[in-house]
Amino acid sequence: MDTRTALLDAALNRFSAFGYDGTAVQEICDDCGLTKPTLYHHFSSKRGLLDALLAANFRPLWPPLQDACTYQHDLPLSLERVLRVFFTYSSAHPVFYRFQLSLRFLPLQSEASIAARPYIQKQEEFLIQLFKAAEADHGNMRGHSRSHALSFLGMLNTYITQALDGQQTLDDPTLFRARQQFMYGIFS
Amino acid sequence: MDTRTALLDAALNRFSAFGYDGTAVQEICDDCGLTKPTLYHHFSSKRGLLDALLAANFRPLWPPLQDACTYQHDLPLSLERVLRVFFTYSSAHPVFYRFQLSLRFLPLQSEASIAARPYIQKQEEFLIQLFKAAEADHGNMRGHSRSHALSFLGMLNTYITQALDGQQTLDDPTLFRARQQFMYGIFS
DNA sequence: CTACCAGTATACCGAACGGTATACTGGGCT
DNA sequence: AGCCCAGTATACCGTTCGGTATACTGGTAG
Repeated sequence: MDTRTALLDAALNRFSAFGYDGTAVQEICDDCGLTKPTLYHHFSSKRGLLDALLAANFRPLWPPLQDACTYQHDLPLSLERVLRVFFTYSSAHPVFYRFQLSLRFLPLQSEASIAARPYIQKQEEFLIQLFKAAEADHGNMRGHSRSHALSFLGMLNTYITQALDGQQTLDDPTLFRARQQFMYGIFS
Repeated sequence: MDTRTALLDAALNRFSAFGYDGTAVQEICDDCGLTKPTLYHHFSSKRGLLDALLAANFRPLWPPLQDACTYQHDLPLSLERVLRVFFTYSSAHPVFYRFQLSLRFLPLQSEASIAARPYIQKQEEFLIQLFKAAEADHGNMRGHSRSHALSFLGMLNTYITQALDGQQTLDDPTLFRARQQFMYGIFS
């Protein structure tokens, strides 16, 4: 594994376990057997390291998420596909997903929150776009696309959080139960 | 306002805006026009300040929550009462509620997460106790009391988060919609 | 008046922080 | 061989961190 990847990997583990502010760059370097100037050779700053970490780990999420959020006049199908994307992604990258979840609820003015905001908003906007497109076929949803998108994301993350804690499996029955629960809440 | 209260108040605002690790005790003192030895006279340490903050702000939540979680063979009524407790509490203490929400998703080994764990777990245990008691009347829920409690808390916090961001009002229609959505998810 | 004590301030501590100036090293190019 | 340059290390910077030894103050009890 090359140096840059080793640093990103160590940073992810440290940030995930102790938080961004709770981690010293020295500790990340120690984990790799490297020194600080090496880290600062590859990344411009601690913030730059976080930026690179977020960009690298979110990248594989975007294509399948964009695909799943393309509305094809079948909202239940779209929600199933979105759930599958998130279930698959969080299972493949559990450590990063937990870190990303923590960033969602960070104080708004903290450095890590500011760095993560574009990535969090991008997720939300894909979902909002889906619900907005679905308004054409479901008139009663009009004007609530943002609210529905955030509720769906919230419910989805509730399931994933429990799965990350080992109290839930992200299999197909769970997926359909989650979708059904959400659809009931909307159409009733 | 006495010194101790002023420090707790300033700490809440700082912690809520910048996070526990992102806040220096010096800044809290500056906000009050006091100096560090004064803070350390009232609180044994930065961690002790956080402990006192959590104890003081959570205190008014416990009695009504305990009351609402006392099962009386009417689960929908209990859920309504729990929702009302959380809606009322989060509306009355919006800054603290947002801070408390951030603590929920903090890295598990961070100091603030460890300090907050008992209070987070206490909330969960009240809910678990309610769902466990309800199992007697709803056999199909048996063995899922913990999962249902965490899902309910997650959904509830999704609504409150949106309300704290000004995108949702925590009125009675919202409350009944939230309850209905959750009940559908359980009994179907 | 005096003795005391909770509460506050001045001045300071060692440690750790993010970040850097500089020198070294080893593989590829001419 | 001689050169170059990306990548790494040694040693260090100024700043800020959480925390404290000590002294002062103003009100209260004897």
